[in-house]
Amino acid sequence: MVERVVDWFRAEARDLPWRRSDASAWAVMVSEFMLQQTPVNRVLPVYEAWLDRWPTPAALAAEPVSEAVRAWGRLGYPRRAQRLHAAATAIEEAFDGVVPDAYEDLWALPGVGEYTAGAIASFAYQKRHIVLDTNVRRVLARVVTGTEFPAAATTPQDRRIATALLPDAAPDAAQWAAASMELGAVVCTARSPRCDDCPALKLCRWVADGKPAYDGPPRRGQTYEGTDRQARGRLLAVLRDTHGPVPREELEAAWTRDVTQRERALASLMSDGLVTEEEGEMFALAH
DNA sequence: GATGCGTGGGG
DNA sequence: TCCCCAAGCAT
Repeated sequence: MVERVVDWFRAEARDLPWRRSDASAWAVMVSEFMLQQTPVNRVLPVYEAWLDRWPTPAALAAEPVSEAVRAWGRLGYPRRAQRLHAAATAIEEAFDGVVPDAYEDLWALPGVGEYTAGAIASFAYQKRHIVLDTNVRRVLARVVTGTEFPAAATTPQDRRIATALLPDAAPDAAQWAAASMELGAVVCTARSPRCDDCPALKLCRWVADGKPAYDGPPRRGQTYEGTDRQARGRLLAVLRDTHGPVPREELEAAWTRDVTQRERALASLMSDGLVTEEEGEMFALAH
């Protein structure tokens, strides 16, 4: 399976900027943060602008976190921008400005978890790690386990399967990580997989079993309209698009349907360190 | 382990 | 239209 998928990848891989040979480890790291829950096509323009402005961790660390949150724009989950800034600061202080290559060092950085640590070590440094994102877990669920969808979160079984498949040579392992993710992203997709184009079609257990319908626990839907999350987004958008502090009334105008909810959202944004209150009932992105 | 956390595109 | 979901992390 590994060889077939890697061969397919060599022929069909999308030309993405963070995959080019001149992409720095920092560039890979920036892409990984942005791609956490945001699609590639929306990441691309922000990624380019970000690296143009902050080509190194030191460059980002030298500016206030508010600038990072502003530059993040509408990618969503702005705490990722905050964590990327914090990670850049940690890299500057603890690693002399060089993105670490050790998995444990990476995992210890703000905003870097199991997946992202493996991804950076693998893609930036060609090291040998299992890299389990939603794409890879779906590919393994179908091809190996024979189920349409993986579990909600990474399981010990996922890790066992991925470890068993991992090529011995580090460069091969890194290539396989990229290839298996790509397969899940463009062929073995969640909604309507393009099995006719799949290099693993002949060894896919899910296909061999007749593509049985998913019968696991209901997958968590994300409600959004009218949630605190949406309220937070509206409030933060006002601060992002304004340079300098904003009077409370202007912020309040961004969410009028539920005052209690608005106040809760504002309090949580301040609690998260994304927003600060300044003198005279004025609010701004936290520095 | 379940929940909260943004936003917008595509089927 | 509405619903699903997109390279997760922290708590």
